[in-house]
Amino acid sequence: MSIHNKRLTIIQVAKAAGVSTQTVSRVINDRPDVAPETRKRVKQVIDQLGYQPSALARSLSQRRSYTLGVVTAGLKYTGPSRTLNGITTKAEELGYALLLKELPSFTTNDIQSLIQFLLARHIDGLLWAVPEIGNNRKWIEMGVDKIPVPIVFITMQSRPGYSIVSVDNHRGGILATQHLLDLGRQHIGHVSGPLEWWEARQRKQGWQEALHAAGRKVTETHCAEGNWSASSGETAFLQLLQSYPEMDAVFVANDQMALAALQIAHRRNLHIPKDLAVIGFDNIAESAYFYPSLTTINQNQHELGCQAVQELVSLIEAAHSGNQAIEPKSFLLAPELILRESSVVR
Amino acid sequence: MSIHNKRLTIIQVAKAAGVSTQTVSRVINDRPDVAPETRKRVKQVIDQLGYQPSALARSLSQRRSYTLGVVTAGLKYTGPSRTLNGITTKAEELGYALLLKELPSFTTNDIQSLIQFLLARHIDGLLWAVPEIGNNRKWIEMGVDKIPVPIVFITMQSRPGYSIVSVDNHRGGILATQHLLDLGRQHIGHVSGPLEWWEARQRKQGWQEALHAAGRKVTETHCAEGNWSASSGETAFLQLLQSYPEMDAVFVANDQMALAALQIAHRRNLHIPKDLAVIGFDNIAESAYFYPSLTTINQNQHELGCQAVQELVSLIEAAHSGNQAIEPKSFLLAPELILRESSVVR
DNA sequence: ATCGTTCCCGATAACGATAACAGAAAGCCC
DNA sequence: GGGCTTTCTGTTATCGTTATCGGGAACGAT
Repeated sequence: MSIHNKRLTIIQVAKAAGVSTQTVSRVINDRPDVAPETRKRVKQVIDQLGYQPSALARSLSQRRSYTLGVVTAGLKYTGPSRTLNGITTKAEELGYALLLKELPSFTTNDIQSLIQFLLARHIDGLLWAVPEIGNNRKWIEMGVDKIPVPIVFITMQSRPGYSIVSVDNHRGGILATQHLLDLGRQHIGHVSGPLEWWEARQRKQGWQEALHAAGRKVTETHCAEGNWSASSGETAFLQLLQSYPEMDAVFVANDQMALAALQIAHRRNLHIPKDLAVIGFDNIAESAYFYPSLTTINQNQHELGCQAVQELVSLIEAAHSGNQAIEPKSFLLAPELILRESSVVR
Repeated sequence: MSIHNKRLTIIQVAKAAGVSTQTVSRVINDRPDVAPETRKRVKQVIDQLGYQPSALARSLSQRRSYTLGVVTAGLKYTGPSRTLNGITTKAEELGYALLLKELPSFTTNDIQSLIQFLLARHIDGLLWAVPEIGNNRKWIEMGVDKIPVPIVFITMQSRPGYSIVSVDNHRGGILATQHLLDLGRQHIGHVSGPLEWWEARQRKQGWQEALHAAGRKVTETHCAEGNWSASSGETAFLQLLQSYPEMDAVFVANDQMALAALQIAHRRNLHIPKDLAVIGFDNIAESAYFYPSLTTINQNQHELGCQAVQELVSLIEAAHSGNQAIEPKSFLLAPELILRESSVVR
C-alpha cells in the first residue's frame, strides 16, 4: 500500500538480464534486431520480476499516448451513456485508453480550458460526444484549427471538413410519420424535443416533410414543444390535445415524453391505439413494457460510439503513418421502426 | 492540424523570458522565491506564447498524475451511469482527471491486466465502481496489497480494511416492506434481483426481516427471482402470482421489473393499488410517469459516485502529505421512500 | 585482403517537466 | 567590517522510456 514503493524500471530489468536498456526496450516492443536467445532471456527476467513498462514515460518519449480525450454531457440520461458504452468497447478493442470529461451542462461554452486540460495530457485525438444545441458549436469556428489532434464529433449538423457521426434523425422522423400515415391516420400531431437541439429539429422536420409529401397540411397548432423530460411531455401533450382536438395519432420525439402521453391517455380514458396511435423515439429498454407497449424508432447509440472511435483512430493512425492525412468523413446511422401495441390495433 | 506541430515547452518560455526553466516552473506552480517583477514578466511571456505545461511530463517528474482510474461495468444501464455522473462531477471539482475502463461484463474476472494497464499510466488511485456479484471480488484476496495506490470500492459487502461506499440496500428493503405493512397489506411478496448480486440479497433480506419483525411467515413461494430486466420481471411476477395467489402487495427489487408487473396487472385487470400494491426500487426518472405512477425507493447514485471520489482523494492526499495513512472507511448511504399511486389507494 | 552486408547491441540524447542543491546578492545585527 | 540570514536564481540530476546513431562481429563476394 505504501506510496514509496519504488517502481520497477527498465534499468533494473536491463541489469538483471545483463543487457542495455535499449535491448530490453526492443524486446518489450517486439522489434527485430535482438538475438533469439537474448530475447528469451530478457523475457524471462521480465516475467520473473513482474516488470510492466510505464505507459507514461513511453508516451513522453514516443510523443504518442494511445489515449483519447472523450467529452460528454448528461451521463445521467440513457442516450449519452449508451454512446459512452460503445466508445469504451471500441477503444478497448483498439487498445486506446480514455480520458473522460463530462460537461456540467449540455450548453457549456467554456471549452478552451477543457481542451487545454486534455491536450496537456497529450491525448492523441478528441471525441466530442456532446449533442449540438443552440450555439454550443460556436467554439469550432474560432480555433479548432489550433487543436493539434484529430477530432470526431458525435451528433451534430454536417459541416464540411469535419468528421461527424450521427443518427439520421431526419430519416427517423419520416419513418415514424410515414408509419402513422400508413395506418391510415388522418390527423398526425407531434410533440417535439426542445428545438434548440439539432436532433429535435431534424425529427420535427422529418414529420413535416412526410406530411407534406402525403399532401397534408401542417400548422403550428399540430405541434408542441417539450424538453425531453416526461414532465415536459405531459405539458406539451395536454397543450396539443387542446390545440389539435381532432388528432388521431401523435409522433412524440422521445420515449420518456411518450410515456407521459400514455399516462394522460389512461387518465382521460383515451384508448390507445384505437383513439390515438402513439409512436416514440429512442427505443429505451423500458418502452417494450409500457402499457400499451410503445411503438418507437430505434437508434443504435452504442454503434454511434463505436463508429466514432473507429473513425478517430483511423485519423490518428493515418496522421502517424506519415501518409497524407485522410479526408474527414461523415456518417449517418439509419434508425429503424419498432412496431408495438401503441400504434397497431389488433 | 498537423501532428508535427512542435509542442511549446518550458525551455522556450524560459528563453523568451530570459530566465532558467526552474524559475518558469516556480512561476507556473505558484511557488514563493520568485521576485514579483520576474514573476510578472514570466507570466506575461506565458500568456503571450499561450504556453501550457505538459501534465504528462509533470506526472513523470513529480511521481504524481492527479489521475484516478475508474473501473465500471454496464454503462448502458442507468445505475452505473448515474454513479459515473457523480464521479465525473466530484473529480472535476477536486481537479483530478479520470481514466475510464468498462468491463465487458459485470463478472469479468480477468482483473490483472486491467489493473496493470491503469498502473502503467501512473494513476494515483483506483475507483472500483463495479457491483459485487458472485465471486467477482475473488481477486481482492489474492493481491490487492500489491497494488501501490489507494482503492475505493463502490457497492460491495463490508470488508474490514477496505474503503467502501454503498447504498444501504438492506435498509431499503426494510423501508419498502414496512411501507406495505403500514398500509395494512397482509400478503407481501417479493420479486428479487439475481441473488448472485449482493444488492439483490440485501434487498431481499430487508424484506424478510421486516416481515419477521411484524410476525409474518415468509416462505420461498412468496418470492421469485428476476435478473433486473423487465422481461425477467414479467416471468418472475407471473410465477409469483401462481405460487402466492393471496398476495395483495409486492416489493419488486427494481423499477424495470416493477414496470413489467404493472403491465401484466393491466392485462389481467388487476387493479393497482386496490388489488395489489406495488413498490419498486431505484426511482428511475420514468417511474413517476408509469401508469399508475410507481411508489419506489430512491437511491442517490450520483451521491454514491461523489462520496467515493471524495474518499479516494482523501486517501491519496493523506498518503502524499506524509502523515500517517488514514484508516479506510466505509459509507452507507440512506435510501428513501418515494410515495406514489401504485401503493396508495386514494 | 578488402569491401560490403547483415545481424546484434550499446551509448547518448531526447521527451518535458520538477527535485535538490548550491550560490550570488542584499539586508541586518552587533 | 564580519558573520548571519533572507531572498532570489541557476545548475545538475532525475522521472522511465524510446529515437538515433554508431560500431563490432560474422559472413560472403570480389
